[in-house]
Amino acid sequence: MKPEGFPRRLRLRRRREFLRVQRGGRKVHTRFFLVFVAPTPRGVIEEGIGDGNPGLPGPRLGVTVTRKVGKAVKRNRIKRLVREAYRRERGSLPTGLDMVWVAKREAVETTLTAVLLDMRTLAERLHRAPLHSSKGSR
RNA sequence: CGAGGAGGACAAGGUGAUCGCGGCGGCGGCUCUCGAGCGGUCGUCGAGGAAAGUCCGGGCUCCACAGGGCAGGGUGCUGGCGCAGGCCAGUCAGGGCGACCUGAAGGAAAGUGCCACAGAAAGCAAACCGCCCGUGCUCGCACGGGCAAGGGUGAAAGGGUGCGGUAAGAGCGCACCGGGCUCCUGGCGACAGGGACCGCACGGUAAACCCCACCCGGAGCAAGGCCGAGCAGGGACGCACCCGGAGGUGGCAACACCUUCGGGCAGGGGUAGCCCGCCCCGUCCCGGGUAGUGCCGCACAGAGGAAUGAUCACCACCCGGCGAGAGCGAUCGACCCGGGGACAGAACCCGGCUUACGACCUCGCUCGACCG
RNA sequence: UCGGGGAUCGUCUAAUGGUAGGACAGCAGGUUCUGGUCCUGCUUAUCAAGGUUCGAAUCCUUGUCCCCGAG
Repeated sequence: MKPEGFPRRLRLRRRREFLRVQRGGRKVHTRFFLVFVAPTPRGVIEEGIGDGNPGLPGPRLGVTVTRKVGKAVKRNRIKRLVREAYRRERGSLPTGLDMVWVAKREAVETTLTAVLLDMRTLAERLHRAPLHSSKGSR
């Protein structure tokens, strides 16, 4: 797999998955985003990326930008920036997690470097205080 | 030179590098529930003039429907075109010094309603302060009559201005302007121009009800159709054996067979060493329909938490500063420094409208300033 | 994406086309030793821009924002 790619298996793609992470996950605030983190369900990890080997090469990512942040162009831009930052920093993020990045209203003014900074801070915090899979949901 | 007007054409500014995304096709790979899933690589394609708002309309799909009328909704100067509330050309009205722009612009003489406050009076004529004449007297008031010019109220008070006229006045008469009606001319028409007649009768409001003319079924791709595990539901089958009771048939009988009732035994797995006990489990068919982000609808971008992005370099462009230099002058403006890149993201497709917005080109278009 | 509804003081809510009213809140004063209750007074609004009308919160057009339904 490409070292900086973002394949389909690493994306949250259903409303159910988003809701599970947002309801049961830990909340981490950054300057422009509210990030929910929850452990990835076991079955998904066992399936892996579909090459027969279990395990995922990084956390799974979902991005939510609501209408209150802006119109379509601005919202698309924020999502692209988050995905770009994720691609760059995927190697340093802990695996076995699902993340949902919810943009705050101020995120309209964000830049790639700011999102990269948020991503690195988040990675550091997750490594320092890891999430136990047993208390991921409530 | 500045400020405008009209028309046209364009729209991530171009090139390169690196890291990425989505669809389709080719060739390898991995996985398993064998039909897909996931990755790799190569090729190819991948947002707009408004993709936006959803204001009109058409296609498409489902529902309803014999025909006609009423109700309801929409449109509303004229001519032409159109499926369309649109477009083109014109008329009239309004705005602008102007080039030009804007306009839901039918009917108030079919009927109804409303016109607050103020004012005497708000639609049919009337008279508060007044003006004039007459009579009376207590001499500035009362009564009778004439008038509607002046004052006052109001958004609006029954044509306007001027002259004549009169007791005072009044289209009472006249001139001009406005209006009505009729005729002629031009025009397909809205309408325009001209003439005769009428002293003027008919306030406003229809984006109030309404009248007239024309048009209109309802919903929407989350429409609609197809395939469909699992679970729940319904139906059929479930072997084989033993004992006893009742009935029937055959037989001399023992007995055999059939129907029915009661009882027993009956397979596999799990849990304890074993037993008891407890728990779970069959096959086939049926239609409805969920998951499957399934297939069709569905496209020379595309249906999925929804792809066309990020960074860097150079060039071009624009703005500001500086002002070498050019020119008689208004003015133009090299190098250098700093900054900038509009509005905005397809979601069934198409036509029109509206709104947002950048820079460009053309004009024998307009206005202004300055110079010669 | 499609369809529907709405916008009035800080909040909730009225207003046949004719002065934008009420309640709560806020402020000031009074009553009270103080606070509360109570009484009196005051401040504050028609989403924006055009149009129709003598006159618009109301009618019409365009735009902005919010809410609801449909997976």
